Amino acid sequence: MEQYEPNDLLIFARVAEAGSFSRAAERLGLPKSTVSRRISVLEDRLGERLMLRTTRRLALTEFGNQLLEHARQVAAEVDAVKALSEYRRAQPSGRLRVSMPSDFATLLLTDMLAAFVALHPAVSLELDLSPRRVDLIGENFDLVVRMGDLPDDAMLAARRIAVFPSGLYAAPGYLAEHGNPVAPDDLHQHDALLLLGRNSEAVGWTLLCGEQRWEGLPPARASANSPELLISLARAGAGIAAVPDYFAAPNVRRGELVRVLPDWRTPSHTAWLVFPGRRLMPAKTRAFINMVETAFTNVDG
Amino acid sequence: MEQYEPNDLLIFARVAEAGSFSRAAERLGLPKSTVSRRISVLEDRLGERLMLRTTRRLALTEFGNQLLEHARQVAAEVDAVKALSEYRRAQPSGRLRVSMPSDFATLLLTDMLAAFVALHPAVSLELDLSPRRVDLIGENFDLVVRMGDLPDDAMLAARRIAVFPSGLYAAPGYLAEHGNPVAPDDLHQHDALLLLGRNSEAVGWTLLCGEQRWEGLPPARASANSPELLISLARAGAGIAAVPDYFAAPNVRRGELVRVLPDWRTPSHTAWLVFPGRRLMPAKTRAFINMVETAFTNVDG
DNA sequence: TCATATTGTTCCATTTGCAGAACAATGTTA
DNA sequence: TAACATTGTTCTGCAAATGGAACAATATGA
Repeated sequence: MEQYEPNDLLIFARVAEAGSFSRAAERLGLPKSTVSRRISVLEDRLGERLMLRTTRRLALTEFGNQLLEHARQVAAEVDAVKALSEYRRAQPSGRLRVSMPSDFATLLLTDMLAAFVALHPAVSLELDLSPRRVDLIGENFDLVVRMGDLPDDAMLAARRIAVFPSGLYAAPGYLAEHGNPVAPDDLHQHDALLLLGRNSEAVGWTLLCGEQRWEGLPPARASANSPELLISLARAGAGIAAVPDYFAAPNVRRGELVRVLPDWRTPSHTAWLVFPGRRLMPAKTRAFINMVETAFTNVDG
Repeated sequence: MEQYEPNDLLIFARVAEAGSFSRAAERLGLPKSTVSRRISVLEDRLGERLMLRTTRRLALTEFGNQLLEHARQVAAEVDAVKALSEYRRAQPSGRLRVSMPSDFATLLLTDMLAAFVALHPAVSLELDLSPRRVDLIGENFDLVVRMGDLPDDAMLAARRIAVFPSGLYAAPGYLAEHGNPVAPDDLHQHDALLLLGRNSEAVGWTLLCGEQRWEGLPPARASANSPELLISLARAGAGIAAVPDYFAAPNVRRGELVRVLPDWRTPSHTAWLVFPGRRLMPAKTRAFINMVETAFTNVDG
């Protein structure tokens, strides 16, 4: 430790306050022998006596009085920290920064988010719905929802919150220009919008239809690392994308996307809730995770 | 220790300030392993993480930021204590409360006291010259000059500063009324002013004249526990007192006292410098003691 | 005045916490 | 891209701090 241990300053403050080693020891939950020794050590380090102790009375030295001013402040800060910690333990509080795809928020979590805000008035929720892939630690996010791949970062933990059935989608304009595939092999003549995997490598397509299985890597017109971006690209007519049905649905309804090879489906996409470590989680984070999970177990078991 | 160790708050503050465990460890003079462990312990005690640490970057949690406010304050107090202590070590300073017989101050120490005040401008000297026997600890005295007996108190330490030859003295008026003794045995017909010893028991007289020795306990007209009081009583004509020649001298010069049995002397009186403990002495006290001792070695080596 | 209760200090077996090195993770540079 | 440098964490023998009991000192009360 440095030279003057604040621990001993705390003990000194408590002793001065209690006016007795024994009472201070009792309040501190320490044996009086330790209190006595710590004060002695402190005095040795400071090079001067702090209190003159008869077995009956305790008198502060002039220097002791000077020091007490500082020691009191240390004790006050310790009390403040204790209060702060207990408050935090009791109820979720503070800023909670969450990033998720905007589709995810609007389509799936609006009710849950509203309920969360209502239930935890001490939490101020900050939602980031930008499509970019945020830096969880660097930008101080508590939680991030990721689709598709989960980052293999030792500092991060993740929890699977939902699995979405997926299929191929494209814009009507694109299909009008390039033709509408009728069998998987037709895809080789099409522009594919591919999802980038963990190592920024394009992942090929796997198509399933009952027991049938087709695999291939069509020419990539563009690639991105999140399904949401693929949907945007497909809507703009850039090609065919394999994305979750649930997220394509609103676009289909608006006529901006149509299903390609409707008999075939692509492997399901997984949504992950990513957060930094799992060693000690703030109450606010724990509360949010729980609420997200119950929201999904209620929806699709 | 209590629950939240201020030591760990200090370490936390240093880490946050340095922005790195290694640098903080270096500044604290601790191995980085200790810094790492202490932060972990603190987080466990608080039940929440304070900082998210990549090997390259360090990001404070929202809670960490809240806590930092308090931790900084602790660190500031520690710095203040360090500065205070170093200032104290360097030069004597603060109040120095000293009690001594007024005769002692005026007859023997005026020059020395003036020199002390001049040499140590940061010390404010408070002299108590009251004849009463002060309570060293209870009244917050740093030093007390005592004549005759030294208190046998385990909490106190004492140093012998001077030995004063003594004899019998009385007021001319008293001798005119009761007669002037010519031999020691005549004293049994006189009123004696006796010095009270350690246990408030009157101490008998011992007279010396060359090789001759006389002992006796004349009837006590009054008794006191300090030679100064005996002088006052003798001057008032209350009887004969055995007191230091040096302190009787001014009264003799003024004709208020005369030597009784001038061939005989009484055992020397000793002056003691009493102070609380000797374990850790304030610089101001040490400086005063040194100056008193040199003053006396220069006078009567 | 003597017994009692309470205080601060000292002692020593036990345990805690430390220091240093090895390790794992992650940027950096050639 | 591969060797390197630097960071935070983990491990382990060992030293230092702890805490309960015995002790010494001192008010208090009968």
